[in-house]
Amino acid sequence: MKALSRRIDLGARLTSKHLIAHPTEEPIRRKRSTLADVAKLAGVSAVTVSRALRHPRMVSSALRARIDAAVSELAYVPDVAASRLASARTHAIGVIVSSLTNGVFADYLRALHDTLLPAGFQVVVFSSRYSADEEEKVIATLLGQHPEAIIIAGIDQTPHGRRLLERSGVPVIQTFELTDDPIDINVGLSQRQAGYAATQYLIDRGHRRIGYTAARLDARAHARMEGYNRAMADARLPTDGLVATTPRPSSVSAGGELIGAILDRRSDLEALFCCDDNLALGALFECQRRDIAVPDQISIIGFNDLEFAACAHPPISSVATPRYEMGRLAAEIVMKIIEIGERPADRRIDVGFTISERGSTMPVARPQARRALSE
Amino acid sequence: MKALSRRIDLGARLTSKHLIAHPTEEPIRRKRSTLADVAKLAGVSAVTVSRALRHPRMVSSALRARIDAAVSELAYVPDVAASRLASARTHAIGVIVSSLTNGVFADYLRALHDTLLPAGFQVVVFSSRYSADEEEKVIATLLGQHPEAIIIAGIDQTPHGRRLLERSGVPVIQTFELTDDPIDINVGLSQRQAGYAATQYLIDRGHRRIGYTAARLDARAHARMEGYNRAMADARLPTDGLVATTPRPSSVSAGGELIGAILDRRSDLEALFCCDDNLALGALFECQRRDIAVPDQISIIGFNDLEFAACAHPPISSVATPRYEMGRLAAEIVMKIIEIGERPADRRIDVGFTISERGSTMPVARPQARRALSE
DNA sequence: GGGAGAAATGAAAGCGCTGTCAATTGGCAA
DNA sequence: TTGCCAATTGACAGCGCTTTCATTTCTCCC
Repeated sequence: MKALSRRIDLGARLTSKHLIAHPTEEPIRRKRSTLADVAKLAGVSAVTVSRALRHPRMVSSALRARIDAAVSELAYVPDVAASRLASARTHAIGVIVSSLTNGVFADYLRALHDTLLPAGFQVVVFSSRYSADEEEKVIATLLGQHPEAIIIAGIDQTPHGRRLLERSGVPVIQTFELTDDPIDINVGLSQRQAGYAATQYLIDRGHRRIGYTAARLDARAHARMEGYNRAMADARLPTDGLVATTPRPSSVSAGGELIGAILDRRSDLEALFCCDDNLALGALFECQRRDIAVPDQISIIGFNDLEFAACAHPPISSVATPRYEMGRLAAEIVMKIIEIGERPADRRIDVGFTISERGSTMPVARPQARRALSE
Repeated sequence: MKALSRRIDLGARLTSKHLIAHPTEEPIRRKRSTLADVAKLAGVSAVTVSRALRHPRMVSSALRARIDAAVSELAYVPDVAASRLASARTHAIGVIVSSLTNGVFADYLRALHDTLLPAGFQVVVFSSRYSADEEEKVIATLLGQHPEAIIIAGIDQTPHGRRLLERSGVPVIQTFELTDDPIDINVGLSQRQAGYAATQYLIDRGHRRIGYTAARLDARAHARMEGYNRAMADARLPTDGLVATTPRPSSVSAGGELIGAILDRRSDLEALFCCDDNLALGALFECQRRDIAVPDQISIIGFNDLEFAACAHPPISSVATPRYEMGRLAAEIVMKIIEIGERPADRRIDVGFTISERGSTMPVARPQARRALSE
């Protein structure tokens, strides 16, 4: 029997010797050049250099060329700190997400960049790493940078964090979720409603023993689970032994383990709603390993409709959330407020969701295939 | 025949009416409170407040308590711009990666955060979005923030970008790849060598008709392809029709399309080296769709050993790169230089790589199963 | 109890840049 | 040629904070 995974060392190995240090030889940390340096080199005053850089048309083209040359010669880069202090504008939009590396935030961040960068804003991204405490710290750090607006994922800030945001005096957009009591403006969707819809979707297709798996129980995962519970209760379906969760971060392997845990208790599982697509992919692989046909024996639906869902085999059904749209909308609202002082008519904007129906769930028309009971 | 993917609208829809604007009613953008405000409220001088915040032990505990109360009362957050300007220290480490959302950078960024945050540094992350031009801009933007060191993924900066970095006067660590001519310090691995090793691994297992797929032809993908070409040439194996690439970003679906393109030309394909694991996963799904057994008919090996590789079905062999280690090492080097002025003995550190051998490739011992020729 | 030294606090300067307003130059109509 | 306006350019102050140095207050021991 061959090992599942065998590691073969090939490259050089990492050893502590790499860190043997020797006294620095060249502390030539030459001073960064400043506006004054450029001005001296170009033979003009500092103000003129500043203007040549900020408002080129206020400076004669001859001077501008001389200044550009000096800037290039000295590899001059303006100091944002000084600039911000003097001008009271930062052109920075603060963005806080739960994770920099979760695929869910990819489209959202891309939308923010796509919309804000061309308009001359800088996007300052921080990650709360799914921790309320860390989020609070990150909010403070971000405010220290005087962003002109803040776009934050989620609605579950700590009281202190919320207070900081309220007092910041800049527009705050809460995204991803929907709340009745936004700090300022709220652009999102009802995670609870989406969880309900996904579960109802499975119920509508004739399933009764519907499981739920979730990892990293953040507020959004909880809301989806509430939706699941409510849908099951509304349909008078029991959920005993059908739910498996873990506080660990979501991953494909966790998805396999979670469905495994349910199957070990409930071999009669008919359908599974996974709190996110990674879990769904893991569940699909686990079914393949156990020779359980998807969707004939078990239907699987994921959440977020990440890229891979559509091209898995079978393709995975998923609740699609308009993340790019949400990001674009948040960015546009922010720019409108900053630049023309116009605020949206509603403080609360529901971007909705859809269900992408694919091969991992049975279509409603098809007669129910029941999975043979294996002991 | 049922549609591969059917979308079902469920939530509220996004319409332009959301953006109907009305004049802002409350331009109460109240001034942010400053050190002076806190000082006045606490009945002390501004210097004392600054000290209470930066060096608490220099201030009597009674005063400290009063000041903390005032800080809290006013939701005061220090202005980093002013702080940086006055102190000439930013405690910021600039990090530039090719993509914020590619899983490859996840462990790396996590390592940087894990190592630098506890030491009191702020990690400022920028994405070059796989564009040399954008990287150049981002370098300038970053330098404007006066980071105390820069950690940048890749070695292929533009001449101007390189010049900016060289002139910045701060330590620069280039990561991921290895170069003979680092800007300052280089921590990485030979992508070319890794590509060679992966190909050689397949050759060693008796394969001859070995394909290669790659997406988004950045420098690292090129280096891996060079390794593939060299390994094939060394073994005197032809590569005609066995290579498929696309300039699009890497994705699971692209992985399926690329192996599909090869299979359409070369139905006798025996093994495939994918430039990254997403492509490998897509290739695996495409094989499943075409009823091609992995690894019995085609062996697949990926690159980077992302989380899902180990739990796919079959688990996907992959070239494992020590991304967390690389990030940690880069962060430690940076801190050593900044805090005690110690530089590593070598300017160039090879972190190596390994091959994680799994079920998607045939073990060397096993007799070769040849794929039946289907026209 | 007095004085030395330590601890706690404050005053003033200035980081690098930009906004405001003043000064200079050039062009052109009268 | 003169005067006036527009186009350029410069001087100066100050953004909010920290550093340095000076001053005040407190401790402690002879």
